[in-house]
Amino acid sequence: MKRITIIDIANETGFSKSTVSRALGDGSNIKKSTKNKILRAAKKLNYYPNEIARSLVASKNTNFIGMIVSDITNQSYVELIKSIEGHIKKFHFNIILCNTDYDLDEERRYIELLIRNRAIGVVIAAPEKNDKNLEILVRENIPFVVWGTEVNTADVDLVSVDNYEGARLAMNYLIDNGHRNIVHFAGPENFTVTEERIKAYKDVMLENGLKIDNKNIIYTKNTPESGYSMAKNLEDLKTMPTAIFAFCDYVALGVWKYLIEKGYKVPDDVSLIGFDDIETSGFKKIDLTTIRQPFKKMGEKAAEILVRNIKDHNLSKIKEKIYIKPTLIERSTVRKIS
Amino acid sequence: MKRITIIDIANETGFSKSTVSRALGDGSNIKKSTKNKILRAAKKLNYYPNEIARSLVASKNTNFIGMIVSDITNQSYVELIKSIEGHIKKFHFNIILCNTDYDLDEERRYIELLIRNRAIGVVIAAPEKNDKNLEILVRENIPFVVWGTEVNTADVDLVSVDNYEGARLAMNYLIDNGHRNIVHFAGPENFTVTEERIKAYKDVMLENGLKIDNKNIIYTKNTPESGYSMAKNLEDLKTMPTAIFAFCDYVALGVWKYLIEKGYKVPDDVSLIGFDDIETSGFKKIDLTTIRQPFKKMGEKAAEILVRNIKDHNLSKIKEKIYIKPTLIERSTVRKIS
DNA sequence: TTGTAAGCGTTATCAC
DNA sequence: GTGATAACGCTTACAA
Repeated sequence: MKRITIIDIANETGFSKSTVSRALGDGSNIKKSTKNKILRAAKKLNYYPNEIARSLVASKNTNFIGMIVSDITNQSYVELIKSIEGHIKKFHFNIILCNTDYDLDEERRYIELLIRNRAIGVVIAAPEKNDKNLEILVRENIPFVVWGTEVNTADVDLVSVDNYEGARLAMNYLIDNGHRNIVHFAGPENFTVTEERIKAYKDVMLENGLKIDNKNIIYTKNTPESGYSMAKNLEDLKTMPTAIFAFCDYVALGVWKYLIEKGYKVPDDVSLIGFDDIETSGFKKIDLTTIRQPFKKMGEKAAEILVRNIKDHNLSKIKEKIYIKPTLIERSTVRKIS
Repeated sequence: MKRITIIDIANETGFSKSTVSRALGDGSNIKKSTKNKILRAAKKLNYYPNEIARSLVASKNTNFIGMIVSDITNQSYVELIKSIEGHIKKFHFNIILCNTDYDLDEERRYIELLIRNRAIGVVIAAPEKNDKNLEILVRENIPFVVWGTEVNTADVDLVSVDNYEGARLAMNYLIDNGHRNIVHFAGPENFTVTEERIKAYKDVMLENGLKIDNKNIIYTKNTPESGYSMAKNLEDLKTMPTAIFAFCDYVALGVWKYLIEKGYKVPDDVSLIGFDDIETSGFKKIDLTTIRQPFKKMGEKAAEILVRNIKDHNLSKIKEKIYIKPTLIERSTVRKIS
């Protein structure tokens, strides 16, 4: 499909394309009436400036900011993204979403993609300690900021919570509440943030004259599923801990599920403290009976139709309506009235 | 900063830029050895093709797909995005994230932005029933797919769960479990999905000889906060319902919080059923004691540094390290051992 | 198999 | 104030 260009506006108004460009741009050195005529014509023709072409001039970059996150289903990242999106919007920057699922190859591919598309900057949320991909950003001189955890591979701008202090807060709180037998469900290995929180765990233990048993440090992959499955290791311990310090709320969710299923009461049998305060942490426990929407399937379907429309160049004029069957998931929020 | 172009590779290898282009592209009509030489040079020079320039040739579009969502903190959308991202990746498409916060002006701005950046397609998740912005997409002939709810303003490709059927499932389940006094916390007005679920609520009520009181249909803004605050209306009812059918899990979360705070037991006093089955619904939700990370503040800070680096063109060579103070949020998962 | 040249939609630099 | 013209980095006929 042919789009309206400044040449169309030039033809329509009788001015040259340079004049049109000036009128549409900053508007310096141009007669007021000329500018108005051109703007009117642009509106009439439904003109949308081609930002791609604009970016090409003088080797400018685009207005895209790459937002690289390890796991977009982790609510922490979502809250971060939302905040960043709200802020950069003011500068007419936009976000290209790059979800890596903790896969370094995927991360590299995304970084290369961002470079190829001349992204103007990158935010990378929680890279691994020895992430070599950052060297690409440095070499190519792309402005970027790291969030969440320090790295070894480059000198970077970093925004993070004070992980060591936070973990100390958690541990001291447990100690202050009388706990002595404490297990730490740690984050993934190869992350500075994981190490910092482990260090705080160890330091606080030692400061209180408690012994450190490495079995009491259980690594996770930073998902509820991983927290849940790694919680099985609790059974191998000589005694059940009275308290657990989880790497983050997301992991805590999985650990919690395991404990409940095994009949432990929280906090009566085992105490639990998290990290992050994702929005839903504040809600009281709920094991919600609900109607399931198969989001994955629907996402695939939507993507499939879109891709086909793009490839077919809108050949199929009959619009599709796909209604996926919902299912009922029976949990514990509905009482049976006999 | 000057980037490597095909001309640099041409100079390096002695071939013309068209030959370089051919070698880098599909590779038709080119001597094997030539191609290899060029590819080696490209690698040596750290060449990244300029996709922006590529897109400009022959008025092609970019590989960007606009993903417009009403509320990125709603986990349903996140799961949808993730699924779509995983799928379109195979076609070398990427996502430009557009979060509208249910603001139609914002949505229009995003759609215009996508057109200006020559996005190749758009997925729009849950538009309003009378969303005029869709007409822009139709007029400009941008391939797009609607997710979640039917619209009046255009004939569209639609992927959605069967909302009426799903709501019927929920209502019939409540009825089958003996409930007669049922309140519906509905979605936002002006959405077909809201209407469809309300219709199911009414139909099932009537089919079972139950009266419909419009006070028993309480509209929300589709957030936990809104569910929580609208739940106050329960107090105005003559009797407390024995069951609540919530528009979705996200809303149910807020309603639940209200009930618990007011001393109602779920499901003993009031039953609750949601819609969606977002991933965390299956977990016993916690009232987790945790360490708070101020994500909003950190996002702003990260964005601020990045924007400054972009504007300053990397003038500030001293890297910043910002560590935000965490705070402890005391809830109910830690037992005090006396 | 390779090179030349035109063109994609802009902006920027000159003249006039 | 305005209009040619070059340039941005690439692809693609068309020639050679």
